[in-house]
Amino acid sequence: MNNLVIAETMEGIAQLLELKGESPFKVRAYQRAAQTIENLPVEAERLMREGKLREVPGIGESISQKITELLTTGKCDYYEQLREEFPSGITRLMEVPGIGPKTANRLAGELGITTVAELEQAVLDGRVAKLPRMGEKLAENILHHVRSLRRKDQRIPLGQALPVAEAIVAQLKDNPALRNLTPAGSLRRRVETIGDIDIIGTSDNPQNVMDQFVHLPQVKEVLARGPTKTSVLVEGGLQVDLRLVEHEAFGALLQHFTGSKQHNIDLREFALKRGLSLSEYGITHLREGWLQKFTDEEAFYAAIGLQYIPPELREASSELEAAARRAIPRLVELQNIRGDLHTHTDWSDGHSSLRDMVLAAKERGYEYIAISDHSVGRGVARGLSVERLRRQREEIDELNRSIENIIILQGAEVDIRADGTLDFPEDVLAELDVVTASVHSSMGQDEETMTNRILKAMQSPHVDVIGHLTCRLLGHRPPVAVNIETVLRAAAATKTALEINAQPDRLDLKDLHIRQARDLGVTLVINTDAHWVRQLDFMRYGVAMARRGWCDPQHILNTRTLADVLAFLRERRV
DNA sequence: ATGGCTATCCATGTTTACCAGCTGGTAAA
Repeated sequence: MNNLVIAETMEGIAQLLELKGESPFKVRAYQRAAQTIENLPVEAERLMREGKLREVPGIGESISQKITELLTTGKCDYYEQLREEFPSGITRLMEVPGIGPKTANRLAGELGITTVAELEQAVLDGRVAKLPRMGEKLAENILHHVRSLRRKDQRIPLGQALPVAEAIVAQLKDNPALRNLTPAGSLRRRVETIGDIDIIGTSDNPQNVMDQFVHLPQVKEVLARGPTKTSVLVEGGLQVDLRLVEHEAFGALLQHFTGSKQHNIDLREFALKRGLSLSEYGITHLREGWLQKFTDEEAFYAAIGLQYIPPELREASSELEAAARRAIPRLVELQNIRGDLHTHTDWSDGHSSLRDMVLAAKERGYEYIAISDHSVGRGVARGLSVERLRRQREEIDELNRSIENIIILQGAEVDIRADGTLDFPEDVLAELDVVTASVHSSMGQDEETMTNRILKAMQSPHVDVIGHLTCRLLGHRPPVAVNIETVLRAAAATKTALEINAQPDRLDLKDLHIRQARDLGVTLVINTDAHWVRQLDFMRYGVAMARRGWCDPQHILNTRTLADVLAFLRERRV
């Protein structure tokens, strides 16, 4: 059982305890445990075998027992019993923004509502607004959120799917019967959310590989089994398809199953005009009537007379035309990244120490890292007072003296308050090396108010970057209403950088907006917003989005040297 | 529930926004 499943169970327990009205500290203990496990650098299963579970901070006697039970029996009695105490589905109500445990309990108890559909009906009937201490405004709010949740993407975030696919590939790769093996489909194109995972490969003995595949420990159910295609469900309900073909056809097959569908349609049309018919088996030269096979994709595109198109660009958005002109950009790569300009520490709501974050950044080969803890108004995140901010500067100065080969910048993630003012005074912001300003509250504002709010923040000479512009959380919260183009134009004019937030549930800006920003000459910066040492590795997802937005290294601020980054920041502050 | 400690005990995250009803509860992440 992987850590994510354990974390979800702990989170489930926390929710039910909250509903039950248990001590908030007990609830927090389970929430903390859930977060810790999700961010553990090793499998909890291994820690259990080595008897080291209890050494993890936040995991004590009771929780370690429950984890052990989960790992050995696949179930947790305590959780099951808690679930029986409440109508099933009540925790789904709590997933609607604005509904917490108190409201969920009242809706269930006083109106008998246990599903989101029933909730919507009750709002429409006016039954919700009639409850004491509820009203029209709250009911309307609930309806709004219910409807946007229904529209929500049921797909899995890239950041969850990619590790699953990579783990499977890693486990199968040693099989001597295999020659190639790689994820294809939307995963290979690095689409922000994934439907199911397609892995394709070539083998001289497919039966043997399929046999190993269906017996992988994370496989929960075999849906279909054949020599060329096998489908399974893995932990977390994700479907994984494995296709195997003969080696000579790999290039065409990989191209075909990478998509996108529209890219392939366009490509086939393009090729037909040149007397070529494309298929997953290869390219048929229509005049001579022979099938050309390909062991790799580069040759496939070359045979059509096109420059190679990286998977991230295969979205039918002018890539064919660019490839024909040999004008595909040299896309930014992870190796181009020289630093991270948005990270948190345990000074605010991060979980790793400042020192550990710096050392981890150094391990990743970075030249610089900016520590950007929350500003004072972000109470839930233990935002820094001006006084604590200055004490943090002392620690940073000290670490800059004692740690070599990396420069630590002091930043802050300063709240853009509801009226567009900033949560630190300008003279305090002036002391910082880099300031990221973000919206964290009043996300329901109308488009004009929200746009003006952000424009106002950009007017400050000390705001260098706007963080996670739309505040979306994939599958949980829709983007705020904001006029993207207006913001992009203002960013270009004020030389404010826009963040590509690499947290897998944010990926904000999204690909289309990144490309728009790039075309308008906006400087972009890829940040992890890491709250744990390990989340520094989210950088790859941000890089993937930048690639999907057609960015080459020069569009991205943190591919530049420290001197150039500082020059950019100084220019902003004149 | 955890973890530190004068321990069969005690402390544990704080500020803002919103809304229903005019001061306080609820949620945020």
